Amino acid sequence: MPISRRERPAKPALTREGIVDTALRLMDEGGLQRVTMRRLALALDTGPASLYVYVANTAELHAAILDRLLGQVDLAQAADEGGWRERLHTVLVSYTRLLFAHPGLAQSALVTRPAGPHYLTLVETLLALLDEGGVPAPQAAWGVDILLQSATASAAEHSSRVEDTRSDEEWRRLNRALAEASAETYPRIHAQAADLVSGTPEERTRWAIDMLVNGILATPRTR
Amino acid sequence: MPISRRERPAKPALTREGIVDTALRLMDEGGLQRVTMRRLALALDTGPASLYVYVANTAELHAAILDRLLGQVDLAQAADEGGWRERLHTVLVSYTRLLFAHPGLAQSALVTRPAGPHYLTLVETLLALLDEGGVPAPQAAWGVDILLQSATASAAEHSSRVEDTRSDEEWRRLNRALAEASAETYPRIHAQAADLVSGTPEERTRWAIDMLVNGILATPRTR
DNA sequence: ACCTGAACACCGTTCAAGT
DNA sequence: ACCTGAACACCGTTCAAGT
Repeated sequence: MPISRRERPAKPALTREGIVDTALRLMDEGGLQRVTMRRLALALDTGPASLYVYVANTAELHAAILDRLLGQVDLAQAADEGGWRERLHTVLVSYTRLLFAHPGLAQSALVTRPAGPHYLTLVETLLALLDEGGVPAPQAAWGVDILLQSATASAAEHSSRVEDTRSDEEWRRLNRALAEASAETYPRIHAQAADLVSGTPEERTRWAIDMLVNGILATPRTR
Repeated sequence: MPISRRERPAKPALTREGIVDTALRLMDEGGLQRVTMRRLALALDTGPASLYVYVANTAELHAAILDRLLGQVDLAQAADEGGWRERLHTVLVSYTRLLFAHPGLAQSALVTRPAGPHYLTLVETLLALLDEGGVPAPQAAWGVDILLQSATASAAEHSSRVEDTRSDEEWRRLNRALAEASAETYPRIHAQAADLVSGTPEERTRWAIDMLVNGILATPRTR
């Protein structure tokens, strides 16, 4: 049996793309908290300092991962996907699902928004849908911001509970605090405790999108 | 000159309250990133392990700090503060300002909500105001959630730019990406670039609250 | 220009042992 | 019950030196 010329495959050259690829793989395997500069470097068979040639810092790395991921958002471009409102739902639900599936990334997206091509495409698509719905441009522009922010924040909130047990305990603690709120001090919380925590994430997301669209439609920017 | 019985003041006994107090002081001096378990312990003249008798982990500590801070929210209880809508503005703007002034805390609030008395009071107040505005209880319950989430997310986003220079660069990068978006690939972003980033944080917050209230009013929970 | 070894300056959390 | 020294298992980022 001939011995291959090189026992190990050649170490592939570092590129920004390759770094983001490996980061995505690490994240799929164990969540964003496993994607550290040091571990990423280890997976790429180099030292952490080498990564800084291609990536400015951890925040930028996270933004790059997210932008790559945003390529998977369903932009509802098919002709038979219904009216603008329904297609808006499709896009935003798809975006939300993506972030729900990748715990931790949503949180970093709130602080450092991706500025890559996929993010721009998403914004462009939402602007087009609101325009189709007759929303005046100024309030559409601010509206898109809040639509994305709301979806991102929901995912950040939820995802943390999936990712580690500790946050799940916090969640239970808040629920208990709501359920056990004294009827004298907090009469409305006491009366509406069930409403406050009702619904699946899907139901709440759907209502939130409807509500936001209604609000955007009804609120001109010049008072 | 008589030598005092003890040269140094007696080391005060550790309590949860005292720990949160000191944490708040550290945060005022240098932002949340300066409030680490180790530094906090140092400020309290003890070792980090001692804190774990009173605080389960860092997330819980942050939530406790925020709940303490929420005691300062203007609940618009004065008789002459106008109608429900205006008072809702007062409460939410006050909440937003608080988080803007304490960079970093907003971010942690999105993941671990405080479950203390001040947070419950805030929720109770918002429920009362929406009730006064004739909003049906089920959609008020979900609405309060989004009102707080939106204010918190805005603060998280903004505050990071204040806190460190790096995020400010990210912000500029996104703005440039929007401003320079190609008219062919992103026609609407190109046309609406100015709108997308226009307005002061105050103006955007005000519009967002109006928009959310309009949406909540217009969106029943049973479709 | 690209890459890296080594260092700097830190983290959160646990746990056995003390009082 | 409360407290702690010491350890465990990590971090991000920088920089001088190499190729």
